[in-house]
Amino acid sequence: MAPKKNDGSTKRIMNKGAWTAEEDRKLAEYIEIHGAKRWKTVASIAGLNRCGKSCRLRWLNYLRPNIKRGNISDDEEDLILRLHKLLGNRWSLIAGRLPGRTDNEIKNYWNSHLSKKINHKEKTLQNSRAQETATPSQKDSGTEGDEGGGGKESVNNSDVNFDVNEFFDFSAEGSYGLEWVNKFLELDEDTMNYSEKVSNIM
DNA sequence: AACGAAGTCAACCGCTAATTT
DNA sequence: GAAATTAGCGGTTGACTTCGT
Repeated sequence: MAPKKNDGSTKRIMNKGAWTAEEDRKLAEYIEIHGAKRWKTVASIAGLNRCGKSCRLRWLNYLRPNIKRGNISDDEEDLILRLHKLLGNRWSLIAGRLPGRTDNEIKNYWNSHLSKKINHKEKTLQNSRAQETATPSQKDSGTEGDEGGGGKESVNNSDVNFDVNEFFDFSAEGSYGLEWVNKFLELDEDTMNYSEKVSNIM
């Protein structure tokens, strides 16, 4: 990327760290009037000594209307697990399918809760597999599933590659409903591979 | 009760992609 | 078409809380 220009020779010291109620109020007020865009100017005009990025993050993760906080339900958890299996660490995409949830929240939830659960699950699975090694089972090429575990990317783990973006058609607004998820989950009956899923859903 | 370890989560950072000038 | 600016993403950090000893 182009080297960042530091406009103005005098470097302003920006506020960092936790937001105060007063800052929240200013930001929310400003956005209500002017909308959520041009974050750099939001920060200065709203009288917030914060960088635009920080304002954006605060708005998206906490101040935005219809944000759900905490209490991730079992259904949501299940959905996150499945979507992560499918998409990997694409938190914003996953969040986009969970109304009211933010990418940051899901990422945190994954890192603190789910990744451990999965590790544990994998370990027990490995143990049971180890005991079964006596039986020369069918080749386990595609079976990994690799619940995302520690592994960075699980998107391409399967034998089938497909364009996730195309699959989800992210350009389509209003697809936040969960119908597509239900379709997907219905189809997620183990052996069916992704290309089959795609053609079924399309 | 005190203290250290582990867990949680809000916020920051560095980067790329997209958009504007 | 190039440069500058803005938006957005995922990874990481660090302050705070909870738990175990």
